[in-house]
Amino acid sequence: MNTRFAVATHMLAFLAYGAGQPVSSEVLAGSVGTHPVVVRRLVSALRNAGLVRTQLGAGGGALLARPAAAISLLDVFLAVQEPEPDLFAVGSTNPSTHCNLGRVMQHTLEDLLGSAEQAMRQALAAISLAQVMQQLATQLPADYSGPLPAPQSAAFPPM
Amino acid sequence: MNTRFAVATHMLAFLAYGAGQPVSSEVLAGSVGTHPVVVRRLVSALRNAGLVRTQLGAGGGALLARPAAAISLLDVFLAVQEPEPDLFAVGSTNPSTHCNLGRVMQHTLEDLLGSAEQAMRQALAAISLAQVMQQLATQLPADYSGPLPAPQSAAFPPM
DNA sequence: ATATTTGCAACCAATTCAGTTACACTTATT
DNA sequence: AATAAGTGTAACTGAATTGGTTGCAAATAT
Repeated sequence: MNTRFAVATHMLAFLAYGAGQPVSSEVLAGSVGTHPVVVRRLVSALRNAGLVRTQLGAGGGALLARPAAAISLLDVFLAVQEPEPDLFAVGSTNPSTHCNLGRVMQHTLEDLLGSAEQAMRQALAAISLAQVMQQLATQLPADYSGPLPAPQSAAFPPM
Repeated sequence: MNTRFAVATHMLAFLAYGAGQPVSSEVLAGSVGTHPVVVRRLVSALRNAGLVRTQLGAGGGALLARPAAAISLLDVFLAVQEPEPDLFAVGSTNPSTHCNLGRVMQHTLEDLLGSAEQAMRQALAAISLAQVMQQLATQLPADYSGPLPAPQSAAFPPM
């Protein structure tokens, strides 16, 4: 998979700290290390999926649309996965399926690989953004404003 | 993921019928619907992984290196996955990791996503090539040389 | 009003990937 | 020994994807 998933998760984790304060795409881009427009593209996808809200105009930005505990990594994965949510590109193998075997094989592989993909999805579904935050807390150096689930006012120390 | 995995699996399934008879890259390419060189590239990867053997010279080709029951889809996946066996590209997100958060976030995501990837691998590991063949048999139209696990002599009806 | 900020379209450069050509090397067949 | 049938591999090509960038219209707080 591409970087979108990781970047989007990073962004959401950042938002989870803001807790109510809109965060601008510029600040987000600063934390994630990319261009603000890239952030807005991602935010757009996350908004379509109902994971974040955005506020227009001055002082605007993005906020979580629901509590971090109610956002799973599968939600993020699906939100950010552009065209086809299919992990294994079986379909493009044999477009014309000129021989019988080709067509049937495609179908069979879809079935079989579907189960593998399903396993991965379930694993992703089992991880919430809140858990990511918690895990983050254990990894963060001590000088990061306390035990971690920091007061929701202060945005992340940017750099 | 790309088409390599699906194509490689298709090829292996084909070889499983040949049962001892070397199959040329041209025939394989005909069944899979691609160019012989593409097939040889894939065969090369599968050979490096110890899944197939090849015979040079006239009458040469590829054969399974072990019984179909001893080849899992995870084997195929790993064999064909070129540079990094990592499903989620976490590393390329924030190369310089200019802020503390970036670095730690990367590490955390690697941990968390690693578990999801692991789940998918286990699911793939649980499916053998023999099972693929069996599943194929149930899907194949009746006019396909009998109940299916066909006599190992006759190659697949090409088209 | 003005400054800030999202939303979005359009474009660019880099990368990846399948397909293709070309050719050296190996081996079965005659 | 000669020939035909194959693999192995490097190199090139064209299409598609992707992240970054510019530009600008619309919204909104101050």
